[in-house]
Amino acid sequence: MKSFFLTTPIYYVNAKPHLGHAYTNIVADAIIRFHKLLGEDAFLLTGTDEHGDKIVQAAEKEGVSPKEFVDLVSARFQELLPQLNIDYDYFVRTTDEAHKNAVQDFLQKVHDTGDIYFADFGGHYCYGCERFYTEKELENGLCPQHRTKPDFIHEKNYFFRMSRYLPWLREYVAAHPDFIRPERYRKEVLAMLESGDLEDLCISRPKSRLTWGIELPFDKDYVCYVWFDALINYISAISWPDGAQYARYWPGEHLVAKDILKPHAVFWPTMLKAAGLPLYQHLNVHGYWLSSAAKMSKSLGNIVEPGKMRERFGLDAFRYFLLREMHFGADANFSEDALIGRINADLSNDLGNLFSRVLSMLAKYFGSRVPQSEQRETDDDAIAELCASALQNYVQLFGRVQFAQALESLWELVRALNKYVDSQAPWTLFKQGDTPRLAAVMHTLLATMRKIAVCLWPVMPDTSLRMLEQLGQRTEKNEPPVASLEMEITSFEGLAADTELAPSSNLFPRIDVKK
RNA sequence: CGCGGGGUGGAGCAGUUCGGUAGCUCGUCGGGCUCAUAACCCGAAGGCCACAGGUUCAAAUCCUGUCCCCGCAACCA
Repeated sequence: MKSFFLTTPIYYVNAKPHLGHAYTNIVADAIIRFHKLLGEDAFLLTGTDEHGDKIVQAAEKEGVSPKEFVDLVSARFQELLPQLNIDYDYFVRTTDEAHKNAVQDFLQKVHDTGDIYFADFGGHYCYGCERFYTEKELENGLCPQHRTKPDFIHEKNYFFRMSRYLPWLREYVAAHPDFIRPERYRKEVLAMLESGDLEDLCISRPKSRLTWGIELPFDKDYVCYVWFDALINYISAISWPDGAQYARYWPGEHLVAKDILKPHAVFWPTMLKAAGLPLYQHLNVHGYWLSSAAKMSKSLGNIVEPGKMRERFGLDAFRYFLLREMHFGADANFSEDALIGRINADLSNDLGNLFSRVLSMLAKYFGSRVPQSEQRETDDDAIAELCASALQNYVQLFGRVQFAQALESLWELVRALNKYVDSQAPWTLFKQGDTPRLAAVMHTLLATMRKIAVCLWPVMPDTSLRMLEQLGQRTEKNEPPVASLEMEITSFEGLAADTELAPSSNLFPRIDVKK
C-alpha cells in the first residue's frame, strides 16, 4: 500500500486558536482523507511548538511554570481537533523527550560534518522580539515593532553554515516546479535565493539568557534556538532516525501558511541536505483569511471564531466554505454573508435540493427502491461521460491542492444533474406510464449522486456518509466510503438494483437571511 | 528605481504558461416547469479586461512605461 505523510505547522502556544489554525487543520484533514479515499496509507501529523522566551514570559504572567503553561495550552490546541473532525494520527510536542533526543541527534550530525561553527556575534538585540536586528532594519535606531531602543549585545553563538547550500537549493528549486507550490511562492523563494541577502543561520542562545529550550549536545552552556528545534518535529514525531514509521512515511509533504515560507522553503531543505536526509516532496503554502479586507487581528477585533461558525452553520458547511472560497495560496475574504451565500446557493439549492427532489420522486415512482435500468439513451450516456470527466478533474485538481477548482468541477456535474432532471421531466414520463424510460433516468441520477457523495468525503466527511446512507449504501464512521476513488472514475456502476433508499432528504436547510 | 503578488460587467473570482469570438458563481430583470429546500430550468441586461504606448493580420494574454492596492515587520495559519 502506498504511503502518504502530511504535516501541519506546529502551533506556537502563546495564543488562542483562531480561524487560521482551523483552516490549516481542515485543509490538512481534507488532504489526508483524499489520500485515504485513493486507497493510500495516509498519516497526518500536527502539534505544538513550546520553547522560547515568550513562553516563559507568558507562563510568568499566568503565575505557573513553563511546563504547566505549555501543558495547558497544548491541550487547548489538541481539543480543537476533534471539534473540527480532524483525523490526525499523532500530536507532537517539542517538549516531548523523543523530540528533544532527535533534535540533539540532528544537531550532532550536522556538527560532525563541520557545518556548525562557533563565532563572535555582535548586534542590536530586541528582547521583545527575541531577535537581533541589523542597522538597516532599525527605524531611527529603534526596533520597528516595539519602538524601543535595542541593546547592543556582544556574544558568542553557534551558526549553521547555510550559505554553503544556497546555490544548490536555488538549482533544486529551479529544477523542481512542484517542490514549492503554488507557483507564486516558488517565485518568491527563487527571488530570495537570488537576492544574496541570506546568510548563515544563528541556531543557539546562551543559557544565561534563555533556559527554556533544548540543550546543544556539544555545548552545555547553550540551548537550541527556534528552527533547529521546531522544524525537526516533522521527523522526530515519526521516530527518526531508526523507527519504522520514519522508514515508511518519510519523505512526506508539508502544509504551511505564507508567514513561515522562508524557514520551510530555505532553512529546512538546507538542514536536511546538511544532515544527509531526503528532502520533503512538496511544500504547500496557503494565504490568509482577511476580515473586511484587513488581516485578522486581536487589536482590530475582527477575529472569526471557528467554534461559533460550526455551531451556527454546521461543521461540514463551514469546511466546504473554507475549501471552496479560498483559492489555495491566495488570500481570501471571510464574511458571514459569503458563507451564507455559499451554503444557500451551492449546498442547499444545488446539492441538497437535488437529493431532495430525486429521492422524493423515487419514493413516489418506485417505492424508494433503486429501479432496474435497461433502456439507456444518449442523454444518459452524456451524463455518464460528464460524470467520468468531472471526477477525473476533481481528483487531478485536488491532488494539486486546487480545492476551489476541484469543487467547482464537481458542481458542474451537480448543476448538470439538475438540468437533466428538468430536460427529462420524470413526472411526465410517470404520467405517460413510460416506466422503462423513467427507470433509466432515475438510475442515472442515483448512480451519479452516489459518485458525488463519495467525492465529497474529504471535504464534508459526515455529510458524505449521510448522503450515501440515503442512497442505501453501507458506511462506516470515519472510514473512506470506497476502497479506491480512481475505480469510481472508470466505471459508472456501483448502485445495485432494488437497494432501499431514504424516502426524503433535507441535507442543508436554507438559511433565512433576515433583511 | 529593494523584492513579490494583484488591478477583468453591481459583488467575488477564472482566463494571462503556448496571443485568435471575454467566462463562471452570486445579484438584478423577464419567462418556463411543478419532482424539490419560495427550489430548479431557460432567456436578457450589464465589461473600452487599471492607464498610455509598442509588436502583430489579431493582445485581457507578449514588450515598454505610468498610476493604484496588498504582503515581505507585528498578537497571527
